[in-house]
Amino acid sequence: MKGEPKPRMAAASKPTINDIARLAGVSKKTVSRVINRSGSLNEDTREKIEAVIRETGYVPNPQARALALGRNFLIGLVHDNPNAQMILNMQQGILEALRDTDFELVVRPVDRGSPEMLDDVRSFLVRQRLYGVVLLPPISEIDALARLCDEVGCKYVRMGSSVLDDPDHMVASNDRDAVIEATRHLIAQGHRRIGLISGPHGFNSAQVRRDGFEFALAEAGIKLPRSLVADGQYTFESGIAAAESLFDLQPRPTAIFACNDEMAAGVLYAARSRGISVPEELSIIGFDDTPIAARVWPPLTTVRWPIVAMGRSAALKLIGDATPVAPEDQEPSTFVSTLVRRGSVAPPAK
Amino acid sequence: MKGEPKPRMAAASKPTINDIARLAGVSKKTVSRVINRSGSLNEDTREKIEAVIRETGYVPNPQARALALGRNFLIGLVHDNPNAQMILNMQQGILEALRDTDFELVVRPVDRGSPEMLDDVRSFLVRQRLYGVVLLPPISEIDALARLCDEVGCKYVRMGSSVLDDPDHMVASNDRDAVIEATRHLIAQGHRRIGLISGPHGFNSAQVRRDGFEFALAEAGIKLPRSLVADGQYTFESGIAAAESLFDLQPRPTAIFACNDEMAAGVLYAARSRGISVPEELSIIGFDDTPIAARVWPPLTTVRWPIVAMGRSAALKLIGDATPVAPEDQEPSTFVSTLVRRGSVAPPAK
DNA sequence: CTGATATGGGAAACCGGTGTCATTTGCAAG
DNA sequence: CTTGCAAATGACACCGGTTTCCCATATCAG
Repeated sequence: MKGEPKPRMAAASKPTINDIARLAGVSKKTVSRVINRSGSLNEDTREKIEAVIRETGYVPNPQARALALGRNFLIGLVHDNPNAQMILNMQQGILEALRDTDFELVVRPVDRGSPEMLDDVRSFLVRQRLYGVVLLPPISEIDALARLCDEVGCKYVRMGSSVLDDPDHMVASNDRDAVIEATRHLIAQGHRRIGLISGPHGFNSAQVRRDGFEFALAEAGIKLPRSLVADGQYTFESGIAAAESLFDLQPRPTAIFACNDEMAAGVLYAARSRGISVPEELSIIGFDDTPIAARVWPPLTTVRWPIVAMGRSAALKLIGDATPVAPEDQEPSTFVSTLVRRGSVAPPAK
Repeated sequence: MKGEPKPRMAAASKPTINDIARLAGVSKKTVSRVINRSGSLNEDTREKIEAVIRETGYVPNPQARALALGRNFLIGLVHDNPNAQMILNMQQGILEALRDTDFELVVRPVDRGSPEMLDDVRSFLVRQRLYGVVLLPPISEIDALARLCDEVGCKYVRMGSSVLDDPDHMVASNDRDAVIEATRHLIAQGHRRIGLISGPHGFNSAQVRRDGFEFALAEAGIKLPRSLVADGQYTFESGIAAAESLFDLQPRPTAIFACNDEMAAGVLYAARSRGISVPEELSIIGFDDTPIAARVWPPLTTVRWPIVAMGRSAALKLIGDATPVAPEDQEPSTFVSTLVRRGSVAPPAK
């Protein structure tokens, strides 16, 4: 009874392509052909093999494939440390695209500013022979990174606030238009003295958002004195500091557009500690629609950009060659952001 | 001129172990020994080979290694969707531990509740032949997942609020003690009518936190009428709803302990929309110390648990066998949480 | 009926490492 | 002067796929 040569094998280790070949009575190459739908083969043979695969629950070994193919099925996500929700939404979008493919997502936070950052990324790409990487803002704006990817032969997609160059390597939201819409909203409410809390210098997103703001003001014939523009760093604390400086102005702005929600939350925080009521005495608009925007009081009017969809699109761009998509599923490179109206905007007091 | 067999090879493709062996005049096995610090070998030989490796910039192919070894160098992070900051901090902690090792982190969000969840995770583990996985709460509490890992021979570590069983597979914070401390803090301020917003039923963390709360109350001889306990779901919205129900009580509680910050933020939001001032008329304590706790007004007193350190510890537990650690670096299984006092607690009004 | 052309499928090399085992050498012990 | 043993290294099979090339058979034109 217990004499069978290898009865427990099935339960223990995973079947290999050789097992399948033996069970189906063919060579492993033929099994390979079935798996990869390559070459021509008899319908009966295919069905036979597919049946065996099904009943054994065979799954090809990704490592062996990667070795034989010379590339693997790993998509990297390289990011600095913007807000957590953004990164997670991006991960979600990418993973949605990767679902039911052979790809997996590998994450790699890096430290912009660190002199080893480029080497760090290079070794990440080279060592793992990544199939492709998604570069998140703000490091996606670093051209040296894109060149690095080209250099090591790794596909890449950059996420951003505007199409920098090659749309093949770029997925962007049109922040400028969204900011214009947001600013027009403030103007339509009657605001004229509107403060801006900008993003850090050198960031494309910061520049684009500021441009949109200034455009909308100019369009309405409103002058923007330099004093109404405060520098921010996209952080909560910098939002507080910038708000303080704007609050010191005489007269105070009746509305503030902060280039992201973190800073907008800082404005709200600063306003509360000064006893300035929002939105009665001060209207605020943020950008990003992070969870915090809906959780503070009053909830912040803000701009939402479709992060998940953009992540999905980025991933599809990367693996598009590997798993051809129908023309109607062609991934767009530019996404539109929308204004989310909540409770932090009202007409100015007087 | 163009007759050379393979002159451009050097610039193009990466060197393999064979190239190194040839250049150093040894066999590839010897090179392998240098890379893995295994076996005994002559000091001169080692230096020679190391020199060659250095100047060629050779990096071993992880896929080939994975294939030969039968396991790869990927650590999986499996999580449901608790708050983003927690997941990201956990990723950070894990990656700190993985830095300078051969391991990479692969993320996999899953959908608890979905009937395919287990199969989903199984195929994730099996296909990629993961070296190990970190299970985040709340799905870390699902025993079937742990059994699954055992079954497919994948190492795992569960993160949690208390040591469930085997400390080898568990990294936990001692939530109970922290909650007791937080509750005592409220009591010390003079609060007697303290409401609790619990976590969802069936969650160990929810149970543990509730236990701590009840213990501290009992310890102080304070009765806890059933009406002062509101069910929450760890979400902002459920916090609002639970707060509303507590606010309807006559008399109203003078303080509320919410089992996480999301719900605490909901309490604050609900209080503001009712015109209840915090902390004058209502004290609030949350749990987790997520960014939102410091960004609302007033900033929330809350309990901080060392997520990053726990993530690091979890990863080290997994790869401990692979990269032996010094005894003094032994990773603890239990971490202590601390009360972070901010502005949402004050003595009761009267 | 012969030779040309497709088509299905197999043998063996290969991808880049690691494991096992054998071999060579140096040196201390018998 | 063996013998014995450990250190240093190499030869070779193997991990589980893919690719190249080649053969067998079937089909078809002449």
